[in-house]
Amino acid sequence: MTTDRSAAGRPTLEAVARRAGVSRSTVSRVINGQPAVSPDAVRRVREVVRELGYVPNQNARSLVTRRSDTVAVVITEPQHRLFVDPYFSLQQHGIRRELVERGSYPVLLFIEEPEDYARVEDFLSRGHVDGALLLSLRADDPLPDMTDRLALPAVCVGRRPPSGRAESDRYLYVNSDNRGGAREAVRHLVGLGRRAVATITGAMEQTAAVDRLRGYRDVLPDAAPEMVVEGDFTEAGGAAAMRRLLERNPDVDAVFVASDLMAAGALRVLRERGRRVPEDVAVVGFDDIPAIAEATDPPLTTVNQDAEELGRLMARTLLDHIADCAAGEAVDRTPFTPVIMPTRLVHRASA
Amino acid sequence: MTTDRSAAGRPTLEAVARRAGVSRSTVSRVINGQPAVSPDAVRRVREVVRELGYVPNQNARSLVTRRSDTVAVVITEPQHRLFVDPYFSLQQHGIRRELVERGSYPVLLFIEEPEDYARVEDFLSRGHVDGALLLSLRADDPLPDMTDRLALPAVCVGRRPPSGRAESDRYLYVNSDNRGGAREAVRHLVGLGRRAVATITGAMEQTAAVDRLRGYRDVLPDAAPEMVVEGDFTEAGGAAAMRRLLERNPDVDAVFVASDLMAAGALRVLRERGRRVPEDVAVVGFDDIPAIAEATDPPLTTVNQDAEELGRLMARTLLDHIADCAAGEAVDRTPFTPVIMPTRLVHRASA
DNA sequence: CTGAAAGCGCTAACAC
DNA sequence: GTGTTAGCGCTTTCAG
Repeated sequence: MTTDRSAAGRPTLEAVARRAGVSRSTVSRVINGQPAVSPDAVRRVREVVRELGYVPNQNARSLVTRRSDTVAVVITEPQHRLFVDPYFSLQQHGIRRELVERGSYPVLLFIEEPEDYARVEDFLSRGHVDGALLLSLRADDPLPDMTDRLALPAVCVGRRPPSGRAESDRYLYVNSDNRGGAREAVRHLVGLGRRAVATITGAMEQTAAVDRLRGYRDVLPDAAPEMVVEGDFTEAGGAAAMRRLLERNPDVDAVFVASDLMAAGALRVLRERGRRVPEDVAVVGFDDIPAIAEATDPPLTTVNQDAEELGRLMARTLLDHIADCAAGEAVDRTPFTPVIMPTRLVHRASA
Repeated sequence: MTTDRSAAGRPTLEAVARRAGVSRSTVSRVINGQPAVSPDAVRRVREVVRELGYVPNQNARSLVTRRSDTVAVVITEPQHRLFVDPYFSLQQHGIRRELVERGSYPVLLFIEEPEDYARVEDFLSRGHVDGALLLSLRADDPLPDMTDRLALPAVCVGRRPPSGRAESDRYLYVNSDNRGGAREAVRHLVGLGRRAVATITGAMEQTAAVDRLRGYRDVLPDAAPEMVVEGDFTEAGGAAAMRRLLERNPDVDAVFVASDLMAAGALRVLRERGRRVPEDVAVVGFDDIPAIAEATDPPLTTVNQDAEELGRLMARTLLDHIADCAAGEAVDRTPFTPVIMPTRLVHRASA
């Protein structure tokens, strides 16, 4: 008895070939859209494929091609708050679109508890995916070293976390120009003639917070220590930071807040304390999340980053990298070139 | 030249075997923890495995075993809900724990736009997964038919959506006892002596909403039409529904709200309108999400469902089903037995 | 207890 | 254009 269908019950290439009266190679060529096949054969094969409901076995295929056309999107999310954030959804959307357009499929892996690292490592090591996108890494996140160890192509968002590792070609990253954006924001404030420009930073274990503070310092290298207050990227944190700022420094007349959400909190406190914005205190945020920046009173002047484009860029970088790796040794000579997405200041009413 | 490492650069079974001075079969047995291997061989193999950093190629393995030890968790819902809705997180957590304990790995697939259905179908058909968990299905969701067509074992949450399909063994579902829970809630209200018991339903395209309304009708078959107001499972929707209810029916003295979130909205409106809870109007919710039910004023009496356990149950049901399918024909005789999780009323102050 | 041999379903040279 | 021939890396009878 010949094998028309695999043990799993699904028809095989072999079955299609026999039924269509051609060889397996021909069927394979048709399936993979290779050119050198007679129109007639193409038609016959297509017909049988439909008739039998043939679907290629991805495992068999991956075994020989060494590609799964699947990439992992690993999300390290200790703070659920990032997800309420439209910024994140946009980024996800960009990733997905780019991946799908280029024939890959994203698979989401979440890290919510410490044990999840081992699980993810296990999954990644099994060859299910061609590469990984590492999102919202924390400082000293073990993920980059993991993908490195597994020799799995990976791309991170955010600046390279501080780690002893030397430049590894496997470690690529894509980032918003946090430092440049912050610089522009602070320069704008200074350009407005403000003399006491403070800043509310994000949680300093995130590189984005560090970079934004750097941008502030680039413009104001001599800012007094009390002009820098650490927030935590939440609305309440922004409010608390603003209160502290006002206590220590009643004459502050401008503040660069490292996120829109915190800026909303800061604005609330300013209003409670009777300070007019922007007359008494000018405020600039970061992110340009429309739902927040357009809804505050007054509307927030803030630094825009194109989240969707950043997502696409990450995906594109990964896919290109995967292709490079597949191409061979070339990898070792690939220069390490992080991709930085530009930001731009969006003027509204708060500064 | 012998092949010590695959083209992808990773060592193969073959390499381990040679290095350890045994056959591939023996290595395979050790890797898979099969008993009939001499302690000595086990030790040697383990050593070489570690030394070479050997990791089995899952594709090769799946090709022969026909299992990937991976299951898809398909979520028809914007991604962010997963993080906002504690019920959802708990359920996810339950699914994950059960899956992992039994050696499988969950892979998340989101359906957020219409085109995603085709993508998911593509992914599912490629043999990446052994089965699928279908979450938050809408009425007439194409997903069940899809898994059916692909002959992919699947388990849904929620009652079987209305569909022409006859009992299919591939279509299993797990559900909370929405109807029973609603019944208990309404009975409680009636037992309190309330005469005008209304209900705010969920979005009626979700079967959970339908079933909860059924439970209400079981107890109050003759309730006037204006006592039933449709909500949408959001806080704002609950508030709006409560307002409508009060307009149409100023003398309402109790309301069963089909979700805690909506109940929070309803409570807010009641407060605004100066109605005391529970003195003037008694309120019972559904879900028992601590973050909501314990935080409302007054704390919410509500129907508890064990989301985590439901998640575990789904996973268990799917895994068992997959095993059945693998075992062979037995499948056709598997009786169709939906699993219903019991619910219980949690008494707090609102009723 | 262990090894040899036979594939799983597919792609990719390489001939014709 | 199309078929033939080798495997991809692993599991699994089946002999020993």
